[in-house]
Amino acid sequence: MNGTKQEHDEDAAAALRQTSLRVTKQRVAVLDAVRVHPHTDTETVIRSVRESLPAVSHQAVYDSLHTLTEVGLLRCIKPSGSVARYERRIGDNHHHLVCRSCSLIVDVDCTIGQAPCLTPSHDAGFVIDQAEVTFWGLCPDCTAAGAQRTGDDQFSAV
Amino acid sequence: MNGTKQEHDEDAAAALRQTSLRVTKQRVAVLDAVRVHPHTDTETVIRSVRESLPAVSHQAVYDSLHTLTEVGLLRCIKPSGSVARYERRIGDNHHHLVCRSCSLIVDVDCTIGQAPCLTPSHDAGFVIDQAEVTFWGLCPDCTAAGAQRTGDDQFSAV
DNA sequence: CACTTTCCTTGACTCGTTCAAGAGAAGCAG
DNA sequence: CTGCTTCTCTTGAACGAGTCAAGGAAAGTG
Repeated sequence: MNGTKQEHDEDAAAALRQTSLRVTKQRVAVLDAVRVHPHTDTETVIRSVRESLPAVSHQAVYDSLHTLTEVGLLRCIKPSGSVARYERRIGDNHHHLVCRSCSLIVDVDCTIGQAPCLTPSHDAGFVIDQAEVTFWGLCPDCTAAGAQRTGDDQFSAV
Repeated sequence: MNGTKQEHDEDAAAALRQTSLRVTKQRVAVLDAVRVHPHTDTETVIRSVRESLPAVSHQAVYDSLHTLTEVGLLRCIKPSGSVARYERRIGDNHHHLVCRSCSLIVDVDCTIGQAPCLTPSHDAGFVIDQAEVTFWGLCPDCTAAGAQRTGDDQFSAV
């Protein structure tokens, strides 16, 4: 998780080659942006990428995020009331804590072993491939600030 | 869960009165629409409501869904890649099976007792009020049709 | 019935995201 | 290194779910 930017860029390039995607500076920068800002939204990725590549179009970032998600280099999460967010920590079935007030997202590992609640009581004939667990609440800062489901969360699930 | 439409309307009216919301025909119709079509989206609610009240504005439906969700008569769920959907089954901490192909949503009860994975391994200081579990997969129909994450799902979490 | 307060209608608008066409670069063969 | 093919990026317009705001209508109250 630590190393020079160049090392990370080489890792990113290698990961791209493994998926037979072309290695472009835009994609490397997107991977880097998500590494630096975990659970970041597209807007922030765009700003972050433009620090090193001022001319990237927003579309390139959208495309990259899509493609990288498709090949499994990124994971996309979209909690209710929040825009799409991306992370590079994939394949370990971890879950998320989401703050109802400020939308802060924090990783949590599974409560019970590797794949916790992956067995619903009945599967209704579904072929299930993933169980996604989201914990809703208030982050420490918002708790301290006395937040009460403020902002864009009045619409989230009970 | 069964009874005449009028009986349901009276139940809806009573529920509204208990929350000190005004009983309007729009709200009653919205509650009825969600009862008849569980896990329905706003679009469908609007169409459904207009069968009995042709002149309702989309805004009235949006407002009603908001308000009813806020007071706890409805629950709003927004799986990734899907628009907002509503249900009347609330307060029992059940979860959802979502089809990656056709977005069909089916209720599932908790695997383990009442509130299953409600304890993350560490809570990062969050005050957690809810654990939401979503099972992703393919519904029987889409499995039979050989669906492979088609449509608007190529963007969903891994 | 009259009055107050809440709710609905109308219509414009925002924002995240997507579409489409053409220019540009990555990778490969020679 | 060079040219070719194919994939990717830029540009700019468009879409759709959802929201905002102002005024008129209806629910509840006495």
